[in-house]
Amino acid sequence: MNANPKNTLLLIDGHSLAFRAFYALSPDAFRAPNGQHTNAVHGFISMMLNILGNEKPTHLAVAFDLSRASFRTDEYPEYKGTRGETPPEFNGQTEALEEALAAMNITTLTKVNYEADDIIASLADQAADKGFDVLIVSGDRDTFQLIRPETTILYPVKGVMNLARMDDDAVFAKYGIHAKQYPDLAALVGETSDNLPGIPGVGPKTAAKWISEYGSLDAIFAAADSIAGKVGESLREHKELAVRNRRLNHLIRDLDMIDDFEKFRLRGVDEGRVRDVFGKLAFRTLTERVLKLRGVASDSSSPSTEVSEPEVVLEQIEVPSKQVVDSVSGWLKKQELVGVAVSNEGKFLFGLANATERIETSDPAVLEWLSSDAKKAVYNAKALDRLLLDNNTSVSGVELDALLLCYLNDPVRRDYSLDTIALDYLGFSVERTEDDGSLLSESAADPSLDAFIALKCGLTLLEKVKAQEQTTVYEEVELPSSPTLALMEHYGIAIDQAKLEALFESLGIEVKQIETEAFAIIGHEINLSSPKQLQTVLFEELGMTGTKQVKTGFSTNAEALTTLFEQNQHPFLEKLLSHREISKIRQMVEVVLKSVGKDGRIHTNYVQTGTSTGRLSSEGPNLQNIPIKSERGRQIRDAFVVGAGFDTLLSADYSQIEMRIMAHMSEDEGLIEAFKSGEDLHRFVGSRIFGVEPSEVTTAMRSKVKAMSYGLVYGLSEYGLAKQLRMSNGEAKQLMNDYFARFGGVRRYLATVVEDAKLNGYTVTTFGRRRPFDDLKSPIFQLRENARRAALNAPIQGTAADIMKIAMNRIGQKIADGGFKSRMLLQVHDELVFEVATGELEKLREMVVHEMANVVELRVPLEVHVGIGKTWDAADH
DNA sequence: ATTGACACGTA
DNA sequence: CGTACGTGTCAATT
Repeated sequence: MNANPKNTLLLIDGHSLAFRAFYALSPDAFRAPNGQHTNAVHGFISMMLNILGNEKPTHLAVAFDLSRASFRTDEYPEYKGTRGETPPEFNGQTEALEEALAAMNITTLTKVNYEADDIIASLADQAADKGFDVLIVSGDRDTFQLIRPETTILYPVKGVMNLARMDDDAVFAKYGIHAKQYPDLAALVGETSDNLPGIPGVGPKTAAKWISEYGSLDAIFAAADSIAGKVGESLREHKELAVRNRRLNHLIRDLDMIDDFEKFRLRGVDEGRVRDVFGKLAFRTLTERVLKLRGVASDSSSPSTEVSEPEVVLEQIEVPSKQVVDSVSGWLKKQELVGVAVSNEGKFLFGLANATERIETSDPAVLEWLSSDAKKAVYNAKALDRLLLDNNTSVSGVELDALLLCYLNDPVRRDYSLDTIALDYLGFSVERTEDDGSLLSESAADPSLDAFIALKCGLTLLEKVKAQEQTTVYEEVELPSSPTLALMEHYGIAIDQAKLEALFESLGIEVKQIETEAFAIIGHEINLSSPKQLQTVLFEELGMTGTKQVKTGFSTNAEALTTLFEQNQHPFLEKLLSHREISKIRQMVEVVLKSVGKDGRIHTNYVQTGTSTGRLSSEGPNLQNIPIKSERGRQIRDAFVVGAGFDTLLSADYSQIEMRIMAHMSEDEGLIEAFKSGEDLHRFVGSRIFGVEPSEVTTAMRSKVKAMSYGLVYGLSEYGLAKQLRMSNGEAKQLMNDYFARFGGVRRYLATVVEDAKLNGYTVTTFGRRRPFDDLKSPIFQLRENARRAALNAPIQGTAADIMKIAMNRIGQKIADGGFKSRMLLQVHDELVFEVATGELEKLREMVVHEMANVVELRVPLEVHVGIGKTWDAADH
């Protein structure tokens, strides 16, 4: 019929888009010479031009509501009643917008008593019937009912950054129902932004379930009596709400608006008129964009039909001279960085021209700026850097990281999300959903806002960190750790997948076998990994008496099971214990396997704010708890291998770093001597305590001493020590007394730590890292004791963490500067794992040991052990 | 679907 | 009744 490409009609809900633009851009940043605010107009036009550039429609019309009143408010006066007053800055912008649209030869439509959505509904259907493809830009989900093969809704997902293409498949993916069923769902759920309450207790999930089960709202009503439970009751009781909602959200599709769609065809603009109107509004860059994109009508000079993507030019950033630092925030979409946002202290001057621009990271100017030393503020530098590294670039020059500053300020808080920080430290309540997501909250991703908040928070928190004398930890430890860690995550570690798969397979067979044997013993099948079912079998059916009480009854943990087995030798316990061990390992193998990336390597995420002491944590997967102690578990480590192109793995770990820090901080002469003597620590300490020669310290003595020494670092009590060593309380007390008699400095130090913490309200590491404690004076014994033990441990564990981070940063620097091809891959608290390039083994080993051992000068030497091997297991030996 | 309890791996 | 974590399962919550 028509060989030309199909005609595409773009229909825009004018107020919807204008309001989004209004809230996306600061009104103060956009004013006409006459004082009129123009942010909504500017944003609207900019967004519209983007859509025109991307979608290349042939026809366009913009529909506006005439007023708030319509046939819907006649029927239900409260309709949209929750909408507040129009902000004064918005006044006059609709008129200005209509004038600007007119200058661009764009048709605007209104109809008394109807809303813009009704106009759009009618035009969309009529155009689609005539063979048009139709695109509708609207923030009102009611328009989803207009979707058909020819008609797609462009729904602003967040801020104004992103339009989701909603077709029937997209609606189904999001809500689990078809587009034409959407009004039924909305009727049930309600729409708070329209002041239309739904059926109480019914959310999108329930509504979707009903709709897919019964087909329609009417069918649901017909079946209402058979719907059980509280929601069924609620449905029967509040049915009328849904009936009313459905009537109101039905869009009118048969308004007679137009006879000839050719009126909407996009043609060139009248350059003079555009310059005139845009000049009044003080739009400079927009004028050029319009003329370039739309072309100029043939009756004016210099016609042009060229259509090009909007340009992004760094120079367009308006940077006030007083500006200290720009803030940058990555814009994530489907795990890929598609843009960055820039802000300065005053405003969301982002996107280089304005908030509606999309900045492609392939833009060389942006990339250059990111990797330059230009000062930047961010939230979570490591995440941004990792993302950029994964895309072959990087970020540099970060001076403020709001996340890290917040962490140093309050390392025990559990929510570090940007919005929460903003609320806590700035009093900003960040509102990210424009039309109240009563159906489903949209995932928020407005980088301009993030960048702005990050900078504000960063500046505020930096002052706090300075006041706390944590500047050194911030600048010398945490901030430099971000790029180091980002690089390690980016590299990942190679995995022998075949080996793991085989292991998984054989462990599965073993588990099955043990299960069968266990079931045979007790005569029936149970879920061996259900503590509850185990309690029934052990403590009821088999009549055992548990040793340890937990909230749900007797504990079934390994320790309790072992004790029980010693008592009664029941064969089921044996089976149970080996089932536990093997199924746990199997489960870990599965986790590791599932997290292998496309490159055959595992890229963990190190959480820099993961602990209250300053250590890192690792997730996705956790590579800091890969088994090493049991022979079986070690097989997992054997599947962590050196990658292609490298010679070997190298593992370097601090030997007894926490005890050494204890010796340093306590200044205990005996302990210091122990480390200086070169003698085995526990043997040395044992000889002092038991009054024998080091060579005469037995294995039993040594292990007691070892437990004691490590226990002290964790705030061990004599009761705990007795339990650990399975001795009487009296013996434990004697052991502790003997210990402190010889190493009195340790007791003195530990007492001081708690006293200082009580006095100051926080503990502090040698590098100044603080951890607050406020339960040390609690009247509740349990709380007080917990705090006391944690306070005892915090400076020691924290100092060790600081030392390790500094070592990593220096090593990372040496690798970068010193021409190493070898790479640092993993950190496990006191261990670093490297992938060694050909010919670099000795040089790397020497450098790593030197850097690790010389982070600080303590009263005792820092000893570093190194292992080499093709696998992590081999390197650990 | 989310939450708490339990269990267990590491330093 | 020793510190610091992450992650799986089950079972009970909406």
